[in-house]
Amino acid sequence: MAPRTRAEALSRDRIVEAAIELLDADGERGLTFKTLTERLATGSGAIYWHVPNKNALLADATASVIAGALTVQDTGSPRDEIRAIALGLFEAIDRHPWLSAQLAVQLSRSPWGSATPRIFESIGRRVSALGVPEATWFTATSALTHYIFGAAGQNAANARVLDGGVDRAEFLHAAANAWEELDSGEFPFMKSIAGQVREHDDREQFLTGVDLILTGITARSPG
Amino acid sequence: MAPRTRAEALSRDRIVEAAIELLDADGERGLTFKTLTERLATGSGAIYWHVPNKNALLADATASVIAGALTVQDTGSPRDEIRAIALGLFEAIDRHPWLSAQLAVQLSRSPWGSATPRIFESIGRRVSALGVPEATWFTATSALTHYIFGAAGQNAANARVLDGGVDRAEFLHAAANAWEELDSGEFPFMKSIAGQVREHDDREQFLTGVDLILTGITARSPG
DNA sequence: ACCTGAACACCGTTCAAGT
DNA sequence: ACCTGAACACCGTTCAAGT
Repeated sequence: MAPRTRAEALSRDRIVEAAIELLDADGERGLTFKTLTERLATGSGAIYWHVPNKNALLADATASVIAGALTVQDTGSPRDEIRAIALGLFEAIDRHPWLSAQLAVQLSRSPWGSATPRIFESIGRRVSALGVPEATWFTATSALTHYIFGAAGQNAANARVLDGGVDRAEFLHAAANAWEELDSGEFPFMKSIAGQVREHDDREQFLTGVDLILTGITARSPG
Repeated sequence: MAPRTRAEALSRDRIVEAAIELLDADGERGLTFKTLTERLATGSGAIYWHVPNKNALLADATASVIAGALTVQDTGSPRDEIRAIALGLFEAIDRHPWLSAQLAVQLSRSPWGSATPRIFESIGRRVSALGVPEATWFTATSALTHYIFGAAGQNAANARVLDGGVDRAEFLHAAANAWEELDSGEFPFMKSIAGQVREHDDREQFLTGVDLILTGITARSPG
């Protein structure tokens, strides 16, 4: 995390880029005006000349990463494209775990701010191409979008634990064992699925969920 | 927001209760040690005697509200009970909009902390009673859980805008109009669903989504 | 127009001192 | 055992002054 020389002039883009690097390295607490000015070799006032405040910077960082994840090849199969977008977002959140909390916070601040409509648009366009009734488009797109963020967030949270040098198989075993030892009166379900957790593949499991929702969407009027 | 007289002794429960009231009134920025000590007519050190830090306090507040929302009557129909739990969580987030961001933040801090397993257990138990293959339980429960939080969060975010004295019908009209005026090259889908948004009922729309996922879950092996 | 960096208000946490 | 409140370290934001 060595501070860079200030070769080029400061710009909104360079600031956002530096912010993303700091967020990736240390999560949300890694991004402060102190760490940011050190990395950019400048003063806090210089940042404020290009960016109105920290929330706007976080919003920009989020939008920048999401935009990168939403670009998908046209394959002619809306179902495949939805799976590709879902996997792209899943991997973006995997690489930038701070994204999932940020998306939630930003949603609560401005419901239809920059990130949400783009994601809705990208997925919704393919949903509408599935050939299901128009009345179901909004609900279907919501279900897919929320599942993607929720599942990806859960996965990113798990992945963080593994960052601490913990071995993956070891972690899953430990989690499964812990679940199996839960009180059977209070947590019978958690106990029963402990075995499944032990050796599942995150991406495969995630895509199975996407398929489950796609099945629900097309169950009554196949496209 | 008048400070209370300190009639009874301080306790973790009273502190959590006060925290929830402050969060409900002004969101996350409404809860600081200053507002909390004022309301409880005490000093910051007194709080720290009962609670280790602010994060733990937020976790307790979240767990307390979630626990209240998860109690559901046994009806004998797992499908109905899942709908009831979903609606209960939806309404809890509606009443306490800070919940959705909190759940995301806490998930990223400790993946299987107090709130998540209880919700998983409560929904998962009913999913397993649907009569679908055991291999699908975990994915199905994930899909439901994530949809519930995502949709409820979106709704709570919308509701906040309405708190500013804005009329609901007016807001939906404004949103729909804004979407209809989006660039048709960039946002054709958002434009196409603008009409649906204008007069939908939030709860009904939400439950339709739950049904969609339940359909996906049971599509291949009906229970 | 763009940048510096000291100053300000605010916040979570600690701790020596009290009862 | 439980509480007080001053002190500390840190953080986002502002702004007069510089180039």
